[in-house]
Amino acid sequence: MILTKVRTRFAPSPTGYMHIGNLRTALYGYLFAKANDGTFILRIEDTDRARFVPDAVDFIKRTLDAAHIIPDEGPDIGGDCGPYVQSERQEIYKKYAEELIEKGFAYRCFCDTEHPHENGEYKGYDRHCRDLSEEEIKAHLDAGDPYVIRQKMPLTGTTTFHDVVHGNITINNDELEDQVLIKRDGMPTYNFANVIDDHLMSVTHIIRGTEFITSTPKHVLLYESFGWSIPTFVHLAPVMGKNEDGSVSKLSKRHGATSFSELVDMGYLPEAITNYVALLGWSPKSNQELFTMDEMAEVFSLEGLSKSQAVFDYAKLDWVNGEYFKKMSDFDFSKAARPFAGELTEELDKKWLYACGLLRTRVSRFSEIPDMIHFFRELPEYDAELFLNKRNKVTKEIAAQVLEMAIRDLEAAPGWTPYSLDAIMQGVVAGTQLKMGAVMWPMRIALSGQKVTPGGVTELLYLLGQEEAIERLKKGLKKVSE
RNA sequence: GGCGCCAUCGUCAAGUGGUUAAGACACCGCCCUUUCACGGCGGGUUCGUGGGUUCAAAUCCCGCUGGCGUCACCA
Repeated sequence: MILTKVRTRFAPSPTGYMHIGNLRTALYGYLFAKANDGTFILRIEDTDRARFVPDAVDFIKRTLDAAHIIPDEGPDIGGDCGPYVQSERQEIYKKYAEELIEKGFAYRCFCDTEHPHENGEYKGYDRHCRDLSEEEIKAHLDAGDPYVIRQKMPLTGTTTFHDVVHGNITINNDELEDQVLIKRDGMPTYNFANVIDDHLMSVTHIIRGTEFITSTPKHVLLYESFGWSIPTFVHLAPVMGKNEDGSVSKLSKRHGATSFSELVDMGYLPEAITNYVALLGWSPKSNQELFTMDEMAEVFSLEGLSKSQAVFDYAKLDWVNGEYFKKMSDFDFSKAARPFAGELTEELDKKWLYACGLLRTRVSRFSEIPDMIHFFRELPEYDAELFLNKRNKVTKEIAAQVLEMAIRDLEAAPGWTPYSLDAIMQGVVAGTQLKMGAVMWPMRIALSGQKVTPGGVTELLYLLGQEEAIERLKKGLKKVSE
């Protein structure tokens, strides 16, 4: 048995951002390689000079890095199959295209850039130059006429290839156009360059989106023309977005974020994003859903890939992210959360680590934090009716009683720690003879102006600080006494 | 439009001829509770449709419908 080492590649074009679908493609390529002790290659497909975006390559690398998808070979990393940027491989493609011409599988086309149109409809290239005579070709060449190189497609028959997720796929050859291999500017087209590179880089498994299924027969024909072995194809179903009306369509801006970095900006953890994205279109054999990258690399297999499109679901991402928060230390959380928190009160800034202990389990993404802690900075306007609580049997009279006693005890507080504050509050409960809930409810309202807060009353007192806390309680007492 | 791919709860999905059709998220209800959260328990006409094949179909075949993709000197 011949053991060939698995080699996969991620081959993005440098457009300046990383679509979530692309990220997933990269992730699967990486995971599959790692799961098989293989090699993961990053290759930049920048053969379209018109679409050149400065710094895009750098951006791709930073994104992969942030997502912990680390290539073994690629630009700046090196490897035996470089260069890994297609624009630097121009001569290679040229050479192979010439080889194809010699073998009779390709030809020079001197036709105008403008497509021949019939009634305004483009009917495809008319193969005008497919059978030019030697003399005609020589004449054009001597005249220095620019040309492209086209693939000479079989006119009849069918081409079949095997896809790991879809099985055999067959297409009629007469569907195939004599596609351009080398453009007028000397650059190869995607359809040519990827075949040359995948072969030269010994890629064993081509993992890419379904949008390439229909062009795969052209690639297969190319492999056959060269006499090269055909790699294994793995075409991934797309990631969709949900529209307002319930329909789905390709994930785009109107669905929210479309790229990895936008998700990060929204306050999701890179690890959580990759974890969630991995589950969109792949399922492990077990019921496990939370995975570290290493765990995924261990269990990833192609059989788990699904054939049908998956809809990106923020609710589930929120859950995954929340689970990651729960596993984080308060310290790590506090550091990562700080940039999202906005301006803090002096007290809150000093006690940020403590506050994060409360926030960490109550938030599913960092960007929820500002709203959640806004009341620390500014007591919201609230209605005295808020003090009323049926379940805890809180009336305005009870609220006033509680607040009064709490203010008195808190003003006399010798210290201001969660521990001492808890003792004081227990004292208030005992002193008023009320149930815990009846005491805490009006306290929370007065301290925060809201029914829902991160943490309990003791925590709020502590985070507000003595001066501010007492001021708010007095304000509440006044309000409830009117 | 031609060609190709796809079709299991709202969403992600398991499932490969015989299952009470898993599990997760979300949702609803209840319990617990110092609100929220956490936790616990419980709930839901789910196999697009019409035909076959078979003793038996979510699973196999065909048509239909719907979604997606592709038909560039883009990738």
